[in-house]
This record gives sequence, C-alpha cells and structure tokens, in this order.
Amino acid sequence: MTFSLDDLAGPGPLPDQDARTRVLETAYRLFYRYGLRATGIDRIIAESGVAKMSFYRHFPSKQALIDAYLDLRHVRWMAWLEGRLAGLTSRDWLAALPDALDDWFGAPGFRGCAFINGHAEAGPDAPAMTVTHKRELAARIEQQCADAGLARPAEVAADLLLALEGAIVRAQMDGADVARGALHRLFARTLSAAGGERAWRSPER
Amino acid sequence: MTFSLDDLAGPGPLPDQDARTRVLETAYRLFYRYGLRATGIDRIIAESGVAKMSFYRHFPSKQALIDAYLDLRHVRWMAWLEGRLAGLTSRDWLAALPDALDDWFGAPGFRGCAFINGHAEAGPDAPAMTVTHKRELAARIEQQCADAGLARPAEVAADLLLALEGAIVRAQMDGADVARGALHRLFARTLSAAGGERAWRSPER
DNA sequence: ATGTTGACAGACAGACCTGTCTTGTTCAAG
DNA sequence: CTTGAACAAGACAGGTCTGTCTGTCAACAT
Repeated sequence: MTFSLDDLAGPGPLPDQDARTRVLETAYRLFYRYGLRATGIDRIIAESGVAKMSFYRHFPSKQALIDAYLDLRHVRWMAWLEGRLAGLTSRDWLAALPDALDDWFGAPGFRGCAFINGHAEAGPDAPAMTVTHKRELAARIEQQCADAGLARPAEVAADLLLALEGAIVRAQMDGADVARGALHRLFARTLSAAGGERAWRSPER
Repeated sequence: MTFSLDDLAGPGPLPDQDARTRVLETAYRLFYRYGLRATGIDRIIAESGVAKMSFYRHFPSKQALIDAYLDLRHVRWMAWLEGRLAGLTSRDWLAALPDALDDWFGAPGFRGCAFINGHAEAGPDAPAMTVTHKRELAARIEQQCADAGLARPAEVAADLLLALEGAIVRAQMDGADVARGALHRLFARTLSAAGGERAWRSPER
C-alpha cells in the first residue's frame, strides 16, 4: 500500500470512522500544521466530534496521542516515499530522491518535517520517534547506496541525508524554490563522486 | 567586538544589571534551552529577580521579548562567527566554516539553531527574524564566495547554506559526530567544484 | 523637604491547559 | 429484554498562562 501526497496530508472531512480514528486523524492534521504544544486537547476533541472520555479511553494522555501521531506520520511518509520511487533501480532511486522531495516541498500545507519540528519543540526529551524516523530513513538510503554498488555507502548516505535535511529546512523557511537547485546540485555532486565510472543522469520526470 | 562560544551561550549569574538586561539575558538562556512556548513569563520573571511590572514596562508583551531575544541571538551569533573566522582570506574563511560549526555543535548546551527552532515552533506567523537571520547569513557567505573569485557565487552560497542547515539539524538530533564528516565532505566537494583550478586545503586547526 | 522615578512584591482577572467524572443515549450481543 | 460497551455532551478540578493592578520602598532631583 502506498500513499499519495494527499494521503500524507491526511484525509479531509472525517467520515463515519470510529472515535479513535477521528481523533488520530484530527491530531495528525492539527499537530503538523500548528505544532504539538500549540494544539490543545480541547481543540482536537472539538474538531473530531468526540467526547472527552472517548478520547481518554483510547489515548491515556496527550503524550500518547503525540506518539501515535508520530508513528502514523512515519509510516505514511515512508510509504509515500517508497510509492513515489517505486520501480526504479537503486541508482535511479537515489538520483530521483531530489525530485520526490521537490514534490513534497511544493505540496499545499507543507510545513517542514514533522520530526524535525517535533524535536525542535520538545527538546532533549523529545519522543524517540523523532530520531528513529531519521535513522530508518538513513538506513534505507544506505541500503540503496550499497545496492547501487557505491563505495563507502554509509558515508554517501550520511552526505545525502544531511543535504536532504538541509533542503527540508530551507524549503520550510524560505520556500521550495531556494531549496530545489541546491539540493539537486549537492545530490549530483555526491553521487557523481561516489559513483565512479558511470555518469548519473536524471531519470523520468 | 566579538563573542566566544561562552558569550553565545549567555552570561551565567546576572550581576547588578538593570532590570531590562536581566530579563533579556534570562529569556535568552531559557528560550534557547526550553523553547519559546515552553518558557513562561512567570519563570523568566522569577529567575531574573524582577517585578512583573518592571518586565511589562520594558517589554509590552511576551512577543516583544521573543523578538528582542531573536535580535540579540542574531547579533551574537554573527559576531561569534566573524570572530571565529577573523583574519582568514575569503577562500580560507569558506574552507574553515565547517570547523567553526563543529566547535558550535560540540559546545555544552548546544540545542540547534534558535531560528530554525523558533520557526518550527511558531509556524507560518513566525517572527521575521527567523528568516532574516538566514538571509543575512546567506548574503555573508555569498559575499565571501564572490571575494574568493568563485564562479556563480550565489549558487555556491546556496549549496553551502543548505549543507550548513542540514548539519545543524543532524547535530541537534543525532549528535555532533554524525554531522561532522558529512558537512566537511559536502563543503569540500562544493568548493572544489566551484574553485576551478586550485585545490582547497583545510587551513589551521 | 518634597515630589518623581524606577523597581520589588504580590494579588488578581480571565483565559486556557490537561485530565476526571457524571449523565444520558445508542446499539448490539446474550 | 437485559446487560454492557462505546459514545456524546458537558461540568468540574487544579494548574498554568499572559497581562493588569495595587502597595511599598529607595534613590534622586528640585
């Protein structure tokens, strides 16, 4: 199962889902848009049309809801990325990563990375998922580097991830346009340095 | 006037400064460490040993204090950077940027970029200084690229800034070590591609 | 000597926060 | 039909938030 950018943004009007789903989807939308601390339980309850006790039956605390939100965000984001790059060889997968990110940056409602933002807000005692998400993404990129036969796949993956994070922050603060070119150039340069003989070309799009 | 990393962290125990200074320095420390929303006015007032009315005489609202904090942070951070790289030629200045950042990442109490964090917390209506800071830093880097005679200084500066932002976020979330190598490699690769004939060597340190 | 200014201390209002509890309704399984 | 689970609506408690207000005191200028 894959996700489109719309799925990543979360469903719009909530149909006749059970209370837990409505709460989680509402939190998904509000937490990402307004931040964790700025979004109160009361608002989530009101907008999801759920009783307060129904909320506390499914989530023992706000922190538990935040954890569930980050888990869901991680699953959807990774699924979106895999779907966006499905069917590509590992070399093309890596080369197309900047294009996928561009799509995300330009999507309506884009407000940066939920895990970077959450970590920035919560500080050192941030939910573990903020760091876990980045580790899993790094592992995925490293795997593709190894599959592509690149030398020092761990180093290449670290370089690509760092560029990727920088692009997310730049796009969030200054707009998608300023991030696009720099991200593409850094990727091309890194892959070219790591790829050895064969040149990297931009697939599709 | 320049600032050391200690100055960047703010003064420790507050001497016999006037009320406004004590409030601002306390806010400087607490806002950076715990975030803007997590830091209440009451705590700032208590820790700065100031009456509430004295606070509101100098700052009409919490938002005004946040703005003043970001202004001060911008001035100190830029002054720290200039002091850290003072006396270098523009080529060496650019090549030494990753080393300066490393020093910052390893400093006690490092918790990422106050402007990235502030923007992540405040969302679209974030204080203008969060974006202004990045623009001024980009302009400074671009100027050094131009002085160094690099082709397409704006593009090179955008690439370096993106790598720099990525390194800040990586260091904040996963530790200074994971950011160090990748930042150095991306800088070396970018400067080498832009520098043309002459090779880039790491100055000093 | 007297008025002014700045600051400290703390009460207070009104809003919002998380989390608990009560009451009544719907619906489905036994 | 009864029983119990899930749910809606909302009062409530206890805390915290920003911002206002009243007093009191010391330094200082006139």
